[in-house]
Amino acid sequence: MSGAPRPIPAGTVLFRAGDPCRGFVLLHEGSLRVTLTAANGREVVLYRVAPGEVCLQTFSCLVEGRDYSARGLAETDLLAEVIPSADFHRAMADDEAFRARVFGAVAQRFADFERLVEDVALTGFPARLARALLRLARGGNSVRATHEQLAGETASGRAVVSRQLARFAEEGLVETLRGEIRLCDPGALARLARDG
Amino acid sequence: MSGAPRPIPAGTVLFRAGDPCRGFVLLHEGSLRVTLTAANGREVVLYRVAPGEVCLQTFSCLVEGRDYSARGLAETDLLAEVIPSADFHRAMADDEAFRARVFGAVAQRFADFERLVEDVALTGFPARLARALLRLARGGNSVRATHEQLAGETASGRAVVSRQLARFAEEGLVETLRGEIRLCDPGALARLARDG
DNA sequence: CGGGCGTCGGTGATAAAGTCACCGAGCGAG
DNA sequence: CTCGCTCGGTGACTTTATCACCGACGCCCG
Repeated sequence: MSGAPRPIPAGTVLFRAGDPCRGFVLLHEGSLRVTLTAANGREVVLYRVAPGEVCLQTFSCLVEGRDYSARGLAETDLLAEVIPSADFHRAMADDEAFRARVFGAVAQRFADFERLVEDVALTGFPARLARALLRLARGGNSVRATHEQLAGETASGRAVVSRQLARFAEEGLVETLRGEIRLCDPGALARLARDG
Repeated sequence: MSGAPRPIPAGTVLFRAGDPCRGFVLLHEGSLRVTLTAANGREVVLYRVAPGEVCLQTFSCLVEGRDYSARGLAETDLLAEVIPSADFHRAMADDEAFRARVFGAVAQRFADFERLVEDVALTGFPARLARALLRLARGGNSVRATHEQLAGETASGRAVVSRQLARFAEEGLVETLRGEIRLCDPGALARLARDG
């Protein structure tokens, strides 16, 4: 398409709220976390961009000429390609496959947002936390994350997470270590995640 | 593009969660409200589709072949055009103006979702309610809505809205009538909406 | 006009969630 | 080992949400 993919080390902030937008980001490898930060410092994870996806934070910027409204952080080392605005528009016009890819990303983001809203607005905290654990475990039975990070995932406070995890541990659903949560009974967690 | 715009009376449910998707909706006139409903019956307003915009709930469906995940209700009488999937894809390929319009709608939805998440996850209830009132007043100084509806807008409960409105009334910010709220001090409300 | 009835809103009681502050435990660096 | 930092546990409190109930209003109809 254009521009060579370039490596970006984990921990890099690709963009922050208020930044002007430089180009369209297509991710080849790694995980990009997009978050929203409140005035008081609280932070929620909006979604993650996976390999093969395009970052749509960028999309809104390019289309409307707006600045970024959220923060993008490289969760792992990345391999990403930055496509200039003109090239992006041309590819959208000419390249069927590229269009399909962007559409897919848009649909995925919508689904993510809907999930997030449903979680935050309609779901009790225990189920929300169970969902976050299952999501972050990605099929495995262990999550490497601090309570602080889980608070970001659940749009809640660190103390709230600590207490709920303690309750889960009492019931034998999880085991908590420093910086890691082991899922002892993923089935029960999944049931809790579904049934509220 | 295709298909004639057709009138739809207020109150019509255009789609509900789980429905298969029939086509791509382009709105000419009126206001379409898209909501998410919980198992327990609680409902939040995700966003509204305005004239000239496309309904992106439809978008995700067509692109990914998924069913609807939310509910679409005609808030007023509508004039809408339904574009078959094939026509939609062709227009996206060929028609620059159509593409620009769809992109605009996507960007708008993203902004709406971000606002919603920010409201629900990062903002205290009084500010959230103030924002909802200002948004629904659309520059005017009166909102025609029941407390129930405002609960949907703020992703909260009816009783919570009642109490907060009573407090606003005490402070002289609003005056409450049956089915209507008068904004007596929009400036103060705006300040509250901004500063949390 | 005067009931009957459905929606709307006020309110008390209680539970859940979030906030704040503090402290001790674990871990790594020097 | 000790310093210093992050991590997590916990008590006390505030805010928000939920549940249940009831009176007020509007409307239709006899």
